[in-house]
Amino acid sequence: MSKPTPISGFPEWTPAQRMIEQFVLDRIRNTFELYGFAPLETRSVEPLDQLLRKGDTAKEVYVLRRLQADTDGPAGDDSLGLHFDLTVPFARYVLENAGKLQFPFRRYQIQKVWRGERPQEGRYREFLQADIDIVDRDTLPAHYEAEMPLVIGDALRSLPIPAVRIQVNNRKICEGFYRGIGLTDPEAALRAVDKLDKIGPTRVAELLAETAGASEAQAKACLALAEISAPDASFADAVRALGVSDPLLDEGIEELVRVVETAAAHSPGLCVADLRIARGLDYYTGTVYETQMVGYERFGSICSGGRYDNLASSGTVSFPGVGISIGVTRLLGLLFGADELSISRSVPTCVLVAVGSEDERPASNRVAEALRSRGVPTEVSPSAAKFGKQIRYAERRGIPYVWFPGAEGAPDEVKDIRSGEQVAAAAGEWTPARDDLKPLVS
RNA sequence: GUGGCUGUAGCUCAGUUGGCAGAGCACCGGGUUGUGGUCCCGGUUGUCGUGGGUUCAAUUCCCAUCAGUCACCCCA
Repeated sequence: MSKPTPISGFPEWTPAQRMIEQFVLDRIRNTFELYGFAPLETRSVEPLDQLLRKGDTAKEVYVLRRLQADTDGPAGDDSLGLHFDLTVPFARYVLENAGKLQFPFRRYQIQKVWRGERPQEGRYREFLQADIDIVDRDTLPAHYEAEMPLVIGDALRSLPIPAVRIQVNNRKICEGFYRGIGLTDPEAALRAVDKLDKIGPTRVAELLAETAGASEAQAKACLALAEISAPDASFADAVRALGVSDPLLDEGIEELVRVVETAAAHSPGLCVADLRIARGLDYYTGTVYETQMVGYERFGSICSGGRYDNLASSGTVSFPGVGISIGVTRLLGLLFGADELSISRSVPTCVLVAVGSEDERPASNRVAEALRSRGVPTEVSPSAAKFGKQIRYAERRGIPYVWFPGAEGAPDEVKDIRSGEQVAAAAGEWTPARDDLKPLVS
């Protein structure tokens, strides 16, 4: 039997890393619930035609197939694929359950998703997303577009990670502007402009000419728009100064002003209007978000989303929504790689109860039981080795306390192995320092 | 999916113009008749990513494959 090897793009963390991940998920979930989002989990698979309904994500989708499936039999319409985000399944769920839901409906969803892309650092084929969305029936008030960044700002600020900056744009601004200057292929123009950071204005101008059929003057105007960035409503003046007029453009400006001003009022410095942000997914129709960590811009976006008006609709009813999603696995992978996240111990254990001899193990077990009953994570030493070795067992794992049951009626003692301080203690009363009860993530 | 770079001990890396596989750290044992961390002494790390090929002989050369990473594509 040969040694098992990793599978490309399917990361597996160490227990210490998993504890960090669970810590992060707890904090995110807590923030989502603080804002009143209800929990939801959807199945891992969707009918293939649902998944492929939007965009050319086809090549990324993993298809589900039974090993013994009859390859000649009917497969077509009912074949299943693993979902590649949480928005499309959510839209499907809303349509399917509209009758049982109250609108506006706010939900969060933290689940694995799968994409068949070539992996590299911070990019995986199986990864966790933490997603919030709000959908309403027929119309969705614009103020929800301003609420999204506030939730995310609180969630990410509750984590021991670098500060974040949410970059916001509005598709209506781009599309209205492009229409206003006479460009016919706004999608192509968006894709070109999105590369501004990576390839610079000269190449973007060339790309605009090649792929979007832009004239020199049109390309110049697109670049001028894309270069606008401001932490407040002043971006609107800069856009108007470009002298393009279009009703959709005005609508977009109005909506983006509202997002930026709301963010500035509640959370100064969190959001910036950045008119180069485009987002790949084509179902976004209004506000779009991307999120960078300050000082770690090279990591790219760790959280993104936007408003979609047409994702969930059947017949005459439609459910416009807005959502945003934290790339938890990406975030962790990048920060692990940069050695920017650590935890104080590799196990949950707070106290190791020493065992004097195997005859005395029952006494140690009773101590552990008493501590656990009061919420102190406790394990009993694996063997009655020399105390030095038992202490080392704890030290290797970062367990802060070792408990020595008193022999022959003597009081028990507990030792903080970091300071070496050892004091008499009773298992029914002693409590560890607050910070020591659980592993500390930093 | 396309192309480039990389793969030797748990970790960081040497090395072999093809001839029995190394260092530091970590780990284990002892010095220390049971309270660790310092120090001293000793020990083990290993299908040299995997599978083929060439060769008397391959960790070394060749091919394939897997994994990691970078760029493209796309995106969390």
